[in-house]
Amino acid sequence: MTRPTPNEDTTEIWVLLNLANRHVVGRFETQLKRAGLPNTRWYDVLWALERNGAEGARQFELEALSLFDQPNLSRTLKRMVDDGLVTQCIAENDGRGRVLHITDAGRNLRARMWAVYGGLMLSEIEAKVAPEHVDGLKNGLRDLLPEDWLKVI
Amino acid sequence: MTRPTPNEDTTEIWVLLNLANRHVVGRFETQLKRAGLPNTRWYDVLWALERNGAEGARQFELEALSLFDQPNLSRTLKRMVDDGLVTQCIAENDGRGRVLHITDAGRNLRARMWAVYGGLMLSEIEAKVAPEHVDGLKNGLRDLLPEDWLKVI
DNA sequence: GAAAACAAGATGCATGTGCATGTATCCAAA
DNA sequence: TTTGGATACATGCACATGCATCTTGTTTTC
Repeated sequence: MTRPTPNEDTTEIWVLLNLANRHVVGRFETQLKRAGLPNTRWYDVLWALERNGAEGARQFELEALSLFDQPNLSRTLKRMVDDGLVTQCIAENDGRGRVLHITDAGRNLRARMWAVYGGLMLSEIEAKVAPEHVDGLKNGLRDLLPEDWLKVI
Repeated sequence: MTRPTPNEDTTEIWVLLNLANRHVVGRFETQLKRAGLPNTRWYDVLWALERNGAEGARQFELEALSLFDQPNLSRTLKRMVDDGLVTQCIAENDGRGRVLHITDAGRNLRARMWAVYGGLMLSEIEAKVAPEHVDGLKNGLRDLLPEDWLKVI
């Protein structure tokens, strides 16, 4: 072996973090696809825009919350605009940027997705995590994130 | 809103699980790439094979532990064989399957990866998760997985 | 007020991934 | 011993992703 030697707990956390994320996300994606709906990333974008209402949001604001990197978010938004879920208007005080708004079709789709998405949150998370583990899980995950990411939540 | 209504904790866990996984995995991949090394998935395969030693392992055995689905693992192993890190021999008692063994070059690469990988486990996980959150985090993540996945760990 | 530095987004390209399906081998029951 | 089904692994294809880079517009600094 070489120099760094993380302890048992650390390796276990690393392995479990990977497996748990893959498993849970996989369940979500499968069920959404099975219902003929877009994936969880799209949901996140739609929900973020719906919450912002008439104000809308800039692309770089969404980027912070979403799991997309910038080029990927750019392309995803283009697809969503093509599908009529989102509109892009040129930002008033910044000619480079665009303000994004959700459309009625977008709100409609999000609501239909929520029936599946929310149900999965109940069945895959709320029903499974033992009450006495909830705080440790939340705080432990929080510990892994850098400070500036936590402001967003 | 529609019918299912998960509570605050549930949504927080879901969001944090996604963000934490993305952030931590991202750090690992970036640092490995920066060092000119393959990604974490390759490490997992190499390590699994190294542990199995002379016995080697079948592909479907690796599949259970790894984050690959079957076709993806198949292709990855092909690349690893091409790179001389792994060998494939026809299984004695099963003409369909192949037994996989790690080569010296593979062991060598894994050791070099460990210098980065292990260091990241220390800096990104061990140094960050507060001791009082460790058990809750482990158990909470465990709760999210189906029983048969837990045998593997 | 012009030029350098910077920020918001878009795009090209190589690679990874998921899904459906294909091929070969094995097993089990008639 | 043949045949229907299951299992191990491979492959084709469409699509997503990451990374580097480009374009356009906005500050900053002298």
